[in-house]
Amino acid sequence: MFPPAQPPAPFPDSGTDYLAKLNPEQREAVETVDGPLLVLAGAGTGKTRVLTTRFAHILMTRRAFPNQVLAVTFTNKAAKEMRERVSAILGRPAEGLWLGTFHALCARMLRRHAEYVGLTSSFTILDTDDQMRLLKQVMDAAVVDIKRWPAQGMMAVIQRWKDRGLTPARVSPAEDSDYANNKARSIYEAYQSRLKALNAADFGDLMLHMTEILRTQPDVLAQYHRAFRYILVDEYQDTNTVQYLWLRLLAQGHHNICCVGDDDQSIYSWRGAEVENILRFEKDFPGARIVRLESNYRSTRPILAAASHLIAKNEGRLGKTLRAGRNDADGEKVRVVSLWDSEEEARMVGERIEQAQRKGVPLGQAAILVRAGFQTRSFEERLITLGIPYRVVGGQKFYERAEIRDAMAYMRVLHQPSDDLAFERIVNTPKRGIGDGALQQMHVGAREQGIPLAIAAERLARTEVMRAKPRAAMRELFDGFSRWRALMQREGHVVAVATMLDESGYTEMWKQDKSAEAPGRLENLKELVRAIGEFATLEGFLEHVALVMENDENAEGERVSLMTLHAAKGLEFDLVFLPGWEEGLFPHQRALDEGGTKSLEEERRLAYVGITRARKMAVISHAANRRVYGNWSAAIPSRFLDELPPGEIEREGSGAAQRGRMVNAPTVFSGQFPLSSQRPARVIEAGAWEVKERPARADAMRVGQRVFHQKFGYGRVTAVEDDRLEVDFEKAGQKRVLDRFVEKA
DNA sequence: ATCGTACCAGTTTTT
DNA sequence: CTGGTACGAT
Repeated sequence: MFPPAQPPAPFPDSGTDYLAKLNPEQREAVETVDGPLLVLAGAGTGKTRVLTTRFAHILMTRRAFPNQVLAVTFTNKAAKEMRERVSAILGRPAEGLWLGTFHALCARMLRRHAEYVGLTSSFTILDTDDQMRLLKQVMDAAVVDIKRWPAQGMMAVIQRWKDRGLTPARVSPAEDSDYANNKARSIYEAYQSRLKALNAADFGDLMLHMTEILRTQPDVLAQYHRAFRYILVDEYQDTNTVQYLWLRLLAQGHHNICCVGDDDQSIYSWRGAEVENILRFEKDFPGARIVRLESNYRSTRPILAAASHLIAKNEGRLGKTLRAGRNDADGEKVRVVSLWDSEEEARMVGERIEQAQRKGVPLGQAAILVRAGFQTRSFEERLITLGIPYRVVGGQKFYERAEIRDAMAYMRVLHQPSDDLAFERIVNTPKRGIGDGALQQMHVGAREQGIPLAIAAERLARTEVMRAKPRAAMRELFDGFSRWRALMQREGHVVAVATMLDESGYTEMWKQDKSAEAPGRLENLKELVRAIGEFATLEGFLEHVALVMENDENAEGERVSLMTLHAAKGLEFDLVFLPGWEEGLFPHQRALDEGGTKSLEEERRLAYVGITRARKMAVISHAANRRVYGNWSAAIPSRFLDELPPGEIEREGSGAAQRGRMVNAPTVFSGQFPLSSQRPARVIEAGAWEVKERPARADAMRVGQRVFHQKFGYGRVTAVEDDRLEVDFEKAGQKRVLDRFVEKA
């Protein structure tokens, strides 16, 4: 499995012209091959290019075989991109690499050494859903007041421990936080032993177990020291403590570790990332060199100035200055637009997108980046009325959808009948009349005999103990499974899965379902079956899905992108809209309440990430009134607006927003915001704005009218109430929509 | 076993 | 205003 330690084989082409494309600092980062190196790469400074070129350089100069380099990323997307780019430089497919996400690499290692942590090499990787159900069971058994101490909070505690590399044994009694009356540690312990009994690992375990093995098994560690001569790490600012420990252990061998990252783009502390890891790099790795990449090739000068000025307000950073690296770096000032309410904000953005479109900007080059998911809705509605195609990036992931998880559970049982959690998920899906009673019997049987749930169920189904109705249902299910397993032998896994989903009644369940989502779900299931075909075995597919499974929302066609700021990291667009810069929303109230300066600084980094996504134009906006949970509430402009360099931005205030200032003068605007006009104050009755002007529709909708809706397609009106319609859509089912979003068909 | 109602909470997300 | 969950009624 591991390569011999002989000199690497020669490469057909060992020219170094790939170096010529780099600027001096990038070149330094690539050529400083030996010893620890931290590459501080500002936004848009060619981080990925450096990382991939460095990888190729190591191979081209015959310092190592391809499989002697460990390259780690956070996302599968980044891993895939790196693989492709390394292949491009090498001029041939890069195979046999240790290149992947932290979790995928750990899973691969852990399959070899699973016995050290009480698992077998065929352990299953649980999704969040399974984790929660398991934890709830454990907490039930421990008699925890689940109302006072919700399982979700307990899960967060456990995950934080895992993020920090703490096995139950390593959690000190003092650490046994006051969650669940100091039962937290024992619950954690019980949860871990349940996982072990199920031969399962959750995502955190992949890192935790592997790190624990490297810590305690010197021979295993030595094995990897022999294997990896060079280590490359992407997005180092996002690493958590276990990931750091894991890297440090592996780097003890050759000390050739190169971490690339940007402390100013650290936005994931809430999921365990420790900015300190990157800030501490020189101490952690003695003799480390630091190279700064500061030439930005992405954005215009005003955009860079705005971003730099803002981020300079943060304490505790290593410090970089972005320079415009392009020749054509001059550009328009960053706009800051003040608006009356969130609807006007959506209208403004829509108009400017239309304008840009007329000027020839492709829609794929425009993006709306929001702080929180719910903000996308008003923009979606606006874009629909304008007929502008868009896509929402992120949101619910393909593999998180119920139908995909269900289908996956069927496959897991097919593959491994001992997968109790999967079995429990599907035993009564679709409804088979197996309720708590029957399930309880199975659990008891399984525990008493020490056998998997499915086996216990099968035995029970042959006895009189179980009632006739569930018994018949169970028999049918097990007959099915043995049939499908035989089918898998004969016809392959794709046919077997497709047949299983049909014969089990699962697809039928969704066909019967009249809800709006049902057709889409059936579509997703087809997509899933198609995806299985890309793998040689069901086992291979299951492993892939557990770790990967990107949502294949193939972005065909030019569309405006709508997403959260977090989801936008790493992307770039000509035209970027940054709406909702209001206190409480951005920075978010929760960040202000909970984390103090630290989390405020993280919000500021988020703002920095947002601005630096723009290549040519950034439009920041805030509204004086915003609808929150159905209620209108006043909002004051974000403090971040005051942290932008006045000379590099152009403020635009709409008349409506100025009225807003009058209405809410005492509280809403804190004076520093020069929205005021010289005109005399005009007092408008508070609440007046609630009466939305809306051109009366002469062609009012009637019940029975056939209509067309951009998003939901064709349907028939079933009820009319003012401007609200209830429509029975052919594909999407019953929906309530506003009349202006539909047209007569 | 399943359905309906009453309550509650409600950033950011990858693997 | 939503969606999800918990619990009680049928």
